[in-house]
Amino acid sequence: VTTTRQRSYTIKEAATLTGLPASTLRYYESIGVIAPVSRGASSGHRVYDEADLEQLMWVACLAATGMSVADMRRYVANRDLGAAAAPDQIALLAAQQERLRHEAEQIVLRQRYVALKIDYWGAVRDGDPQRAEQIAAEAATLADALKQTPR
Amino acid sequence: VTTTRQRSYTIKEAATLTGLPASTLRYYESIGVIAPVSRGASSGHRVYDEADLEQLMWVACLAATGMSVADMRRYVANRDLGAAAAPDQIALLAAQQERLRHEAEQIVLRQRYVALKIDYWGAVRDGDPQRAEQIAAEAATLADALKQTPR
DNA sequence: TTGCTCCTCACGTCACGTGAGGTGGC
DNA sequence: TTGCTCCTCACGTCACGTGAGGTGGC
Repeated sequence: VTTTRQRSYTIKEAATLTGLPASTLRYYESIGVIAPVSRGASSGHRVYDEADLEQLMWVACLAATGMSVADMRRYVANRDLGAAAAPDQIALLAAQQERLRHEAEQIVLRQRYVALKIDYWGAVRDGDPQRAEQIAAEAATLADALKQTPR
Repeated sequence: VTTTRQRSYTIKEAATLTGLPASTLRYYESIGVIAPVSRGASSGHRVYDEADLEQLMWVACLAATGMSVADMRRYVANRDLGAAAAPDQIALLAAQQERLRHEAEQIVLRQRYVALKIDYWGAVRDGDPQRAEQIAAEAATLADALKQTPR
């Protein structure tokens, strides 16, 4: 009989694997974003299993897009409801995807804006005020496109 | 003789144009991220000119990529140094571009991750545990790529 | 006068970060 | 015993947000 290998991790390992600092892992647990992690019998140290890690990866992904901890809590709470929660989860994920799409769009605009600013300072450095002026005008036009809801 | 049209804006107009709330505009001014804005003679209300607006657009762009206010202050302080500051500004902008490039990369990964999660819950909803399992494995692989420094 | 926007100042908040002081395992 | 990581709890911090209370212009 082959037993399923159940790797477990310390909080430091979980931190490096998820990219979140250990203090944040404790914080998320304390406010109920993730379920309480099991503890070492005598040490009281947190012991993370694969399922914990997967959940944390997911939470890290949500957090990275600026979602509030209150919303993250809602998301994670649905996880244990199984197939019944599927439509709800899909709706939440679709909303998340829309947020990501919008963020990606904004980043493209900002990249163009920064590129123009680099050109601008290049012209200033080269003592070409006419070109600088022209680029500044272009940048102003682009700035109009950027004046949408950030963050 | 044609006088240059110098449009001016109230704080509310500046807020809608930059996408930043009025409270944030006051905050940035109070901590020196932007220069003190001139005031109406008798009212004491802030009066923003085109130059202020352009500076604010730039600051909003920096802030949107998660730059600290301390760093933004540094960036803006260089602005009035003219051509001498050009190499410095270009270096700062290049660093900003690198941050944006990294952010864009992360967002693409997160979009793929969320797409997989949607597929997963679709499989759960359709009662196809085998497919769900397969997708979960794929997601785990992708999660590895996500475990870099977020934010 | 009545709304309207704006003002300052102080305190609140959100999402953590940072010690202080203490404990378990090689 | 000596480091090492971990623990909790409390307080700090960063970037604002939110009133309270007040004032100027149509």
